[in-house]
Amino acid sequence: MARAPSAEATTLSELQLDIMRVLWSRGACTTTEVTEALKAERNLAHTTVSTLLTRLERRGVVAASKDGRQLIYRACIDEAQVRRSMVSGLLGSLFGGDAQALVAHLVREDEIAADDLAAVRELLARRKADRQGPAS
Amino acid sequence: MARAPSAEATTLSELQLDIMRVLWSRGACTTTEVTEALKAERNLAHTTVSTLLTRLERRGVVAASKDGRQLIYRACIDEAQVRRSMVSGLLGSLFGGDAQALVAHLVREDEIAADDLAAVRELLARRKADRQGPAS
DNA sequence: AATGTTCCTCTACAGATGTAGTTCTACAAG
DNA sequence: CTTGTAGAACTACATCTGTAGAGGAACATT
Repeated sequence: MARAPSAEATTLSELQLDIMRVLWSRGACTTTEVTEALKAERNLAHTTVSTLLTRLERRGVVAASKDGRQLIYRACIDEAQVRRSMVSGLLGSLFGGDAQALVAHLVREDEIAADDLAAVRELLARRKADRQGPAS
Repeated sequence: MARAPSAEATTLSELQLDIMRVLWSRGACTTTEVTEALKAERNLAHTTVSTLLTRLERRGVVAASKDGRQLIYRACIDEAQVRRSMVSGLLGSLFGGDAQALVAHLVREDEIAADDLAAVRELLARRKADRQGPAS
């Protein structure tokens, strides 16, 4: 029965993320399905994927259930949660938790144009409005 | 003589960052100085710090030079470089390289207030102006 | 000179990760 | 019933990381 359900700091490696992305987009998969889905990017042995899934299960990141003698895996945490913990981890490590500094970094490093910040503001404002009152 | 000087993807763990921060703020240090500096946060054995520094040297992240029989370590990459690679790593992994999505995430997760984005824009604009023409 | 102190170097070990082979079992096909 | 096959479970191994003890060399102190 694995361990902690989720909540705590969940940091995933690139490969682990690739696997989670398959589960997130397909809902619940067998090892074979995950292996197939990753075939293009990563040509991993079936057993490799199996090992990875088992380890993720031990950590409580995914849950397994038996369907006959096959294991069906499903994600226990969603992408948003992973983003939350990983982004706030980076924020704490590299920017002392100062999100403004991170945004400033993005602009300074040309990851994003200063003008786009306005776009983001509008985007967020609109989405918020939608949620609060999808009036007219 | 270590390996690659820098440039490539440099991802550092929390502990490695703590060590680098000491080097960044003090310039060049002996193992003992680093150990001392970290005493408060992490009470590590002198040998532990030594091992870490040796490994960082092997990776080309820091360089060592002898002063008598003591080793003086100094950083080979600056904090900005580490931020660059680690932020862009996260950006690629979790947001498909879309920095706007990351900023949107920050706002949505209350890491930063939407209004602060304007502040960042101004900040950046001012800094840019300073650099281009510190006129009056 | 003898001894203690300091600091580098080597070795060690547990846990995580990437990667995969081997074994065993149960189901399907002949 | 025999045999192939698929998939789970276990084992294996290299590398990285966190952590540190043991050994050895050089310098200071008596």
